[in-house]
Amino acid sequence: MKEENTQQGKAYERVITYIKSEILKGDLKRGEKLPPERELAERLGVGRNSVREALRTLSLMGFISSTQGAGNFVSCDIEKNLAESVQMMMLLGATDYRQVSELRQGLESQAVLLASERINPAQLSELEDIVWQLRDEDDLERSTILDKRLHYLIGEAAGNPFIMVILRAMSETIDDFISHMRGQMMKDEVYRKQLQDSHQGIALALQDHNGAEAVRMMREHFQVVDNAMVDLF
Amino acid sequence: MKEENTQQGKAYERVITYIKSEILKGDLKRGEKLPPERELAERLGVGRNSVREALRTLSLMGFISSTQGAGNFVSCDIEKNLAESVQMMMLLGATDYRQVSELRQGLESQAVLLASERINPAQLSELEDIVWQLRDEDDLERSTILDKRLHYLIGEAAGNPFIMVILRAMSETIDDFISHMRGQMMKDEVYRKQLQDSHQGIALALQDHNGAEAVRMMREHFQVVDNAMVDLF
DNA sequence: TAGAATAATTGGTAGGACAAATTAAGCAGA
DNA sequence: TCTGCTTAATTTGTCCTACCAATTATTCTA
Repeated sequence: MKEENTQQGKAYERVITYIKSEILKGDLKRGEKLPPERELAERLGVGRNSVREALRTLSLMGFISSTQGAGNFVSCDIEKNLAESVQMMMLLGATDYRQVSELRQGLESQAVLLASERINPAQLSELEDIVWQLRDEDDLERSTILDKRLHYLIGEAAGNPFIMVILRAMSETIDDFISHMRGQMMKDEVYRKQLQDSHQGIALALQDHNGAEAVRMMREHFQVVDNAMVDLF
Repeated sequence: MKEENTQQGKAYERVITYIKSEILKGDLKRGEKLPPERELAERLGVGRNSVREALRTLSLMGFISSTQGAGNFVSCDIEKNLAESVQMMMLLGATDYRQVSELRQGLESQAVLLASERINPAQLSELEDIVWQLRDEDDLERSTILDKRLHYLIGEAAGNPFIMVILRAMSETIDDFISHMRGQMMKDEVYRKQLQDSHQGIALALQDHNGAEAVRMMREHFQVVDNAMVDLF
């Protein structure tokens, strides 16, 4: 009989709390190896099963990575987890296109504002190049790649990985939808022109390091997309 | 010997994929009960251990909820998961105050912009009341509550749960830090005055449904906080 | 000494056994 | 027939043992 099994709460929750506190205290840093599952189980007075359930959770959330035969290691690959969350949130009907677009607008506006202060000549050069290519690119697939690269570049120039992570997570989720929508928009000369203009406007504003103007153009860019969304779907 | 054990990938990953696809296909909706663990194990040809590891992961990510004796049910409580992610991301040193502040600024600016179009009279009334109370409130704890309520109210008025979820997740994580910082700032008459002014500025802009001005005041608000951050810490 | 074979370590999986909580079924009394 | 309690069945929570699979450390051999 277990005399003190009912310490409090579920066993695997205790394990998760323990490991998280270890990381918090600094006893476990990124890349470091965790104790073997069997040792953790004995040390915490729980079964290996509970330890594994906890580790599996932490693993899928991106906090640790497991390699059979080697061990469990502290990592921080949070992006996949965020992408999963966003995806499921949309699939379960807890959100819709409008909400996603508004969130993206907030993040991308902030990104372009930060980028206007921090973008370097090399990035500016590439940005200009992309806008130039986008103007003459007729192939849908390649223009989609260029478009993604443009937004990605702005995120990079913003110098905030945190914002980037969320944007990428959202992007991964709705990429199929976005690319399909891009295809529809590119068929329409008016929309295409508007997209090109807003892209160029953003690039120019960044060249001038004019944050307010860059934000204004970014919001105009989203306005175009949102209008097309209502119009085409 | 297992003839077909090596179907592909880890067993628990197969289980996760299966359940997620069931939800995606619509065969499993919110609130519905999942098959018992033993049945799932038999149906998928894996051990109950693997099923449990998968369920535990989905549980902590907020996709399902488990009740001993009853069963596992589909849910969509994504907020806890986001909060965990944000928290661990900060703890693992993958981000810092500046990044968090910039993200918050982007989200809150977007929120206040949306709120300026959607806020209703009742919310405006409460907002005015909060700003009024904040001006005369000397007790740190109560002023902290009021401050949180103010930002929460703006998020509500914005009408975008998605943005709210992320803001709340961040708020939960850094609340201790924030409140401590607030305490320091409130001791300084200059900072206190600046906070009050920016709060009032936001409220006035929202009353006028002036989005641009609201965003401007929100950014000024963050400017004050960021300056204090550099100054006091 | 270098390379290969071997052993030890460690995560991955399966299955059994029992406890604890919930739910369903059955039963007694009015 | 209906109500309320007791009992049984169901289901998650936990631990254990055993074994496979992959990696790493060790030893042996040429």
